[in-house]
Amino acid sequence: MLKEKTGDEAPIRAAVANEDGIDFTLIELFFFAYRDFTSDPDQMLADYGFGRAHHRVLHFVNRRPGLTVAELLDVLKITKQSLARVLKQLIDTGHIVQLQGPRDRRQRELYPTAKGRELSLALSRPQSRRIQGALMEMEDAGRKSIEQFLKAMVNPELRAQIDTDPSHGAAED
Amino acid sequence: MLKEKTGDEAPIRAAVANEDGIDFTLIELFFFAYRDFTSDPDQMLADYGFGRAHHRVLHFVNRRPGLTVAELLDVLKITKQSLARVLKQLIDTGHIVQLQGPRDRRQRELYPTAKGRELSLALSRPQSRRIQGALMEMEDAGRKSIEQFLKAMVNPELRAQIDTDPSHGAAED
DNA sequence: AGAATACGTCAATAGTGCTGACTTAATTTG
DNA sequence: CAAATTAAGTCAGCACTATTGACGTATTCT
Repeated sequence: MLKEKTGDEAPIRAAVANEDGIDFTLIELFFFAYRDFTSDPDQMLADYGFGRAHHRVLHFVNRRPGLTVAELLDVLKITKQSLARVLKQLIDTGHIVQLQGPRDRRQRELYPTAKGRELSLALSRPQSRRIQGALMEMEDAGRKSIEQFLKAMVNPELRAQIDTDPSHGAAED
Repeated sequence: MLKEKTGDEAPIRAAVANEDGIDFTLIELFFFAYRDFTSDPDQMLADYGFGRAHHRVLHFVNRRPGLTVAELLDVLKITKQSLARVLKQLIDTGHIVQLQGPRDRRQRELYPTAKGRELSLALSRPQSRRIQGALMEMEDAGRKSIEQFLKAMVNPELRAQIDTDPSHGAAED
């Protein structure tokens, strides 16, 4: 036995199918759908020297103006250090401004500028167009079903936090 | 004027809403849904020292055994160099084997081993469970609507290639 | 024979994310 | 009030995925 790799290295020639009780079709479609969903803004962002992370920060700051840094970290589920570079760039380029928290002066409330608002809208426009187009191609179901499905895909603990409505307490008081 | 940053830096205090003609709600939900959708396999992959890219390669090799390297690159829409490390690791760990193409000996047909098949199934199991759960939470629509929606989210040029059915010509001839 | 193709590989770079450690300022607690 | 905690910022180092460009080798096509 010359360096046999012990394990069974025989090639399996049969394709896995949905028969294994696993919905490979939807798993695969979800991958393709999300990739193409993000491709339009990704291309635009490249012109600014930004990446997808900038889009996400910009999105949530526009959705919930007055968010604190800690709240933003909690929504994105990333670390302070990961956010730092991206947020700094968005502030330096005048897309986002920080205001000292009125109640707690340690906090920094994040707000979009007009420039930041515009970019956020521009990035979201092709995504929304894609969604509208996809909704129209469905036969039986409507927008509400998709909203229900996507929300149900999110971890249960987080569903309250992301509630469909834009008034989250961060902006209004 | 002491270092005024010229631009209008006034904070915008109003949240963007879906009224701007943009469906921010679904855009946001799609982000959260995909993040959580990938979180389960991501955690498992960490035990192997693998990342999400390994999962994707493993998935398509299991879905379309006999795929050539070029075909895989075309499906994933990444570069040869990006694939190289990931594929090499999967081969070195005995999850995937390469067979010389029967017609064109320059080609390398990719097949999963039993080990690779098992890992692929294990990674997909929690994802499929999540999807099944989400489908059940919908009121009016069914699985077919979601498949239609997701497929419609994909760039039109690519829809043929990813056709729902697992027999893609790569495996069968 | 020469061009084109399929694959592999080397090197450098970018973007996003992580951990750990440490500082500053402000608030809370005892 | 002093001490502990909290919010935010920062420095350093590392991992993963992906990029571009260049080059080598084997094979097939013209």
